[in-house]
Amino acid sequence: MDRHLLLLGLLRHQEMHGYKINDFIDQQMDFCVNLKRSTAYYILDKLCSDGYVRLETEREGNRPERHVYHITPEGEARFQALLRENLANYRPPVFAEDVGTIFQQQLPRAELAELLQNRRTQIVAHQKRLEVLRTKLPPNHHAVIEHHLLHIAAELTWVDRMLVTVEEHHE
Amino acid sequence: MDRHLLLLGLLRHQEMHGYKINDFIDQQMDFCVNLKRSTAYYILDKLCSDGYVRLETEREGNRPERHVYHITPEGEARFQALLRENLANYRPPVFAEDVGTIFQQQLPRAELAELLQNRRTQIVAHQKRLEVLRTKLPPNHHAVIEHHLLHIAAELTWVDRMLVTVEEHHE
DNA sequence: GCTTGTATACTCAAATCTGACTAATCAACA
DNA sequence: TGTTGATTAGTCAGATTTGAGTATACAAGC
Repeated sequence: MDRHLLLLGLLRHQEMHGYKINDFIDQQMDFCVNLKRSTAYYILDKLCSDGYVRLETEREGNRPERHVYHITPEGEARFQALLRENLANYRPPVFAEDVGTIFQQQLPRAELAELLQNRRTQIVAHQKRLEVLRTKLPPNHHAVIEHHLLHIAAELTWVDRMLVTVEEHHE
Repeated sequence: MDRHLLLLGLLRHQEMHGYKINDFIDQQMDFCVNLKRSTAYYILDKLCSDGYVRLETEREGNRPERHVYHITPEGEARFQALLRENLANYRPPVFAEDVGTIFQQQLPRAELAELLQNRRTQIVAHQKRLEVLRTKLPPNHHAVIEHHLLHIAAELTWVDRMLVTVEEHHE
């Protein structure tokens, strides 16, 4: 449902055609949502058939027809409801690395340390990337970036703890 | 793929029938993976058709037939590969609340504060739940619980910062 | 005026995921 | 012995998601 909220929120600000919506998401939101282009079209379709979005076709020059999505009054109400629901509720995220962690003792300590070091490098790289992003994205994204940076710090703390444990026993 | 890893990891430890696998996941893993019963059956099917798992039917008393899933040598190799891939790579999680955060300025400050307070309560409740779980789950789950507790702490820090910001401007 | 590349704008089949449903056995109690 | 409820063990239609593919237009260089 958060992706419905996202699309409604964007269309609420300005009507758009699918391609532009997707471009915007790829450029500004990619770091915090997971929405493939084809999925976006699917959801836009759904929002239409649910009456939250209205479709108009327009043509610019000789280019092929474009479907322009406009939000409807029902869509506005839906946006309001979804926004409140989103902000008021906590849904714990799923961490991909948890599954591997459960089985980590299956590996020799030296190899485990190496794998974790590799992951650590990726985390730091991602941290850097977000710090750069922070200077480039508009201010209404700053809270979200701070959110991610806080979680990345937590992730680093955790990996480092695991590394200490692994290397400790290695001696 | 992490759910493939999970199922292979469980079957590697002991062959099982689908119902038991699902029970185990519901009781021990529910807090860290997202795997519906019907999805588990689907994935088990897939693992079979990929040759990673072998199916045997057995019958206990007059009960209906049970499909018992055994891991194959190929499955064992697959497990080893997936485990290494899982541990060596960082994939940033998606946080549902990010979308709402982008649109938060659409709401009156007082209401926003109320919604965030509500979420805060849920976070604390979840924290308590995990602290209880920690005393109940076997030690190989402790690292995962610590992982979640660290992220929950980050989440609390973040909500509290947002609350401060909101209430500050409210005066 | 031809070719190469990029931007525009999706469509669709196949893979995956889910909630709702089915159906048999057994234990316990009335 | 009839009924109620828990346990076992899934199935399946429908919803969702994805990667790969399609098709046109315009710009720029040669």
